[in-house]
Amino acid sequence: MGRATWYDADGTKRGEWTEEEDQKLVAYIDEYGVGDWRFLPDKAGLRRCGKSCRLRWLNFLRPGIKKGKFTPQEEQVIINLHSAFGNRWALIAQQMPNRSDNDIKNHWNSCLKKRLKRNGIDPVTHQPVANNLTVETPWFNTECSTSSSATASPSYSSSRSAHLLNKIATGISSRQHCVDRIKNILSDPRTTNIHCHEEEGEELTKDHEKILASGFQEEDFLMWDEEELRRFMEEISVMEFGTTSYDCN
DNA sequence: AAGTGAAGCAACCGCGGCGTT
DNA sequence: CAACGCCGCGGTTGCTTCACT
Repeated sequence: MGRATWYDADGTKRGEWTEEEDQKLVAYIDEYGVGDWRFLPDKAGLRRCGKSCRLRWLNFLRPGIKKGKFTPQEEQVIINLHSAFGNRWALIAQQMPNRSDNDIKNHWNSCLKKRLKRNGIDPVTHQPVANNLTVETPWFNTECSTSSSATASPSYSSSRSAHLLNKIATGISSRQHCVDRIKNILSDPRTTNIHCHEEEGEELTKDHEKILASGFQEEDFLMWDEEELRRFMEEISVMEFGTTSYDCN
């Protein structure tokens, strides 16, 4: 895929990377590590700008980078993190070390955002859009967390996890603190299978496909059930929530 | 089989933050 | 403390592939 190749006025190559260029970049970084991107292209024998090399390395060539389809678990994590962080793709990518921020951003823009919209969720606020929201009732508090689940619609239920994270984030005083807590949550296999082995991931994907084949909608995977939400709450031990949306700035 | 629009993805562009001078 | 340059991030573009008519 990628873009057609062309050259800048100064002879810098643009567009799609060739295998030979990839090899040169990998060989150089293997030997010398990632250093000053400005001078790296020259030293590596590439007619590219440093920015382009950096992008290629981070999004495509670096070790451990995972390509291909996102699992339902990964999608759930992206949605939850997006509800807390917004479009801070680099921050979200920190919680998913085998995915690049570009990959996550692309998947969000091309797939998840549309799916949320179809489900009646505003992808910016992660709240139900006005004409799909029948009653704006508090769905959760620290004393009563189970009573409203029986009649919840899929979109309402889906938005609750987003709502939860937003409130959690509001209660957290600093950005680093926030990141650390979410890292802890995500590193717990009971909460998500994001760090599972490849085979397990494939197994989960198969399960996902089976469930879809039996009549569930893809959107159904965007929901956390009441038990998961309660566990999530217990783990992070946030006792007091503010009322405004999270903003790291 | 050909045409067309949607989806997916790699890469570029511009801006803001931050370190250095 | 202002000016400058580099890096990283987020938004956007452009190309390919796929699905549908």
